[in-house]
Amino acid sequence: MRERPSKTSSYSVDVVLITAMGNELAVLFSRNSAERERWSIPWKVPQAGEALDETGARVAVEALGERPIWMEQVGAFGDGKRHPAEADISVAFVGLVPHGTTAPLAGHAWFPMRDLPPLSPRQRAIVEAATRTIQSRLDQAPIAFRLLPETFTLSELQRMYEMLLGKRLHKASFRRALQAAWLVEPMDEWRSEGRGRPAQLYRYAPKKRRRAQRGVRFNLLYP
Amino acid sequence: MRERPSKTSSYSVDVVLITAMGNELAVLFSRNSAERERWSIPWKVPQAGEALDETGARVAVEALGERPIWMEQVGAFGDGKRHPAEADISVAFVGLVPHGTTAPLAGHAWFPMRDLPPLSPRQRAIVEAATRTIQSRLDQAPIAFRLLPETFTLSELQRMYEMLLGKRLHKASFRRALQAAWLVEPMDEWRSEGRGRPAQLYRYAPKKRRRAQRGVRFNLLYP
DNA sequence: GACTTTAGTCACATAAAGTGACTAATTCGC
DNA sequence: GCGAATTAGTCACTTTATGTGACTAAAGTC
Repeated sequence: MRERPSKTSSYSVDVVLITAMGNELAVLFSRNSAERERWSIPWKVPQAGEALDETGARVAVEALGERPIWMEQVGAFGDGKRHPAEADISVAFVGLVPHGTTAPLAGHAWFPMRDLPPLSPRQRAIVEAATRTIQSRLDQAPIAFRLLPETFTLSELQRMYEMLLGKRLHKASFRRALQAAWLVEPMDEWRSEGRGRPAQLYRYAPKKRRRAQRGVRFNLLYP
Repeated sequence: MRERPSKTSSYSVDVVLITAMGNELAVLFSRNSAERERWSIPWKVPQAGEALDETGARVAVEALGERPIWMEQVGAFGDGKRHPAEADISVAFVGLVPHGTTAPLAGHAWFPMRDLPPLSPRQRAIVEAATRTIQSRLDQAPIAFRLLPETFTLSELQRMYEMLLGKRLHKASFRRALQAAWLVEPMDEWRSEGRGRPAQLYRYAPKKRRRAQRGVRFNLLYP
C-alpha cells in the first residue's frame, strides 16, 4: 500500500556453534575477512533454491569441518541496520558440537561463553538468544547428551546440566528426575577419576515412553 | 567457497493474527490479489531500513486496522521453494487481537482454526508453528488475558485456557494454580449469564512477585 | 417449590520436589 | 597400613504441587 521497496531485502544465515570446554560452554568464531583482528560467528548468504536448514548446515560445515550433531533455529534478527555484511536480517541457528571435536579450522577459534570477543549488537543478541533457546529445549531435546561423549558418569551429566542451566542442582533430586525420565542406561563399566570412588558409566538410551511424556523437569534448585 | 548466489535472496514478513470467536480460535486471512478466490495470511515485503518487528506491526495494522495487543516472532520459514510471491523465506509473527475488535476490513476474513482455507505448505507450517508458539508462551505471557475483555469471569478465563491448550482443565486445580500465580484481582461486580449463579468479575492485575516466579503451570488434566 | 444450571470451595489422595545425612569405594599423606 | 579426604551413590523424611470428587451457593425454568 505504501511505496514498494527500492530493492529486495536480503538475509544471511548465522550459526552459533556451541561446545563444552572444561567447565564452560564455548562458542565458535571466525576471523572477519575484512578486519582480520575482529571475530564474528560464522555466517553465509543463502544459495538459490537452498532451504533454510541446508544453509545453516552448510555454514556449520564450512566453519567446523563437520555437521553439528544437533541444530535448531533460533529466530530471525534485524533492527533495520544492516549488519553481517549486506544482510538486512539474519536467521540464526544454534548447533551443538560433541565433546572431542574441538580442534578448530584455520581462522576459527572457540571462545568461552563468559569471555566473548567484541561483537556487533545483532550477533550479540543472536548469541544470547541461542543460549536461551538451548535452555528452553533442555528438557525436551537431548542437548546435554550431545555435548558429552558416548559414555559418561552421572556426575558429568549433572555438571553439564548445571553448566547449561547456569545453576547448581541437588544430586539426589537430579538422579531421581533422571530416573523418572528413562533417559540413560547403566553400562557394566566404571571409571576411576583419580580422587574418590569410581563412577559407573552410563549412556544415552531413551526409552520410548507410552503416555504423555513430560520431558525432564529439572527445576531442582540447590540449597 | 562455492559459487556465489546469482541474486540476493529476499524475505517476506507473514503475520498470524489470532482472536477468540465463541468457543474457537480464529485466524485472519486476506484475499489473494492475484487469485481472488484464494486466501493467505497477511504478508508484506520489508521496506528499506525497517526493523523486523516494525514490518510485522505494519503488516498487522494494514490487515487489521489497528495494532495487535501482543506480538511475538515465530521464526523463519523456507524450504527452498519460493512462496508468498517472491520471497525465499518468510519471517513469521503471531499477534493477538483482543475480544471485540473482530470486524475485518474489506478483503479480509476470520477463519476458525479448525476450518482454514487451503494454504501453501509454507503458510500452513507457519500457522501450526504460531499455535505452538502461543501454547509454549502461555504460562509466561498474558496471552489468555489479551484475548479476553478487560473484565471476565474465571469460567471464561478457564475456557480460554482450554481453547488455547486444546484440552480440558479441572476447575478446582485451575483456580488453585491461578491463585498461586497472583495474576488476577476480583472486582466488586458480578455478572449473571442467564442460567446459573452469577459469576464474579476479575481483571488481569499481576502482582510483582519477589523471588523466582514460576509462571503459571497449568499442567492440570481433566479426569 | 423442585429441578436444572453454573459458580465457587473444600478436603483428601497421590505425586513430585527439596533436602540432609548416610554408606561405599577410591587416593593421598604419612 | 591407616586415617583423612574426596567423589559416588542412596535413603528417608519433609514440604509442595497436582489430581479429583463432592459439596454448598445462587441464580433461572417450569
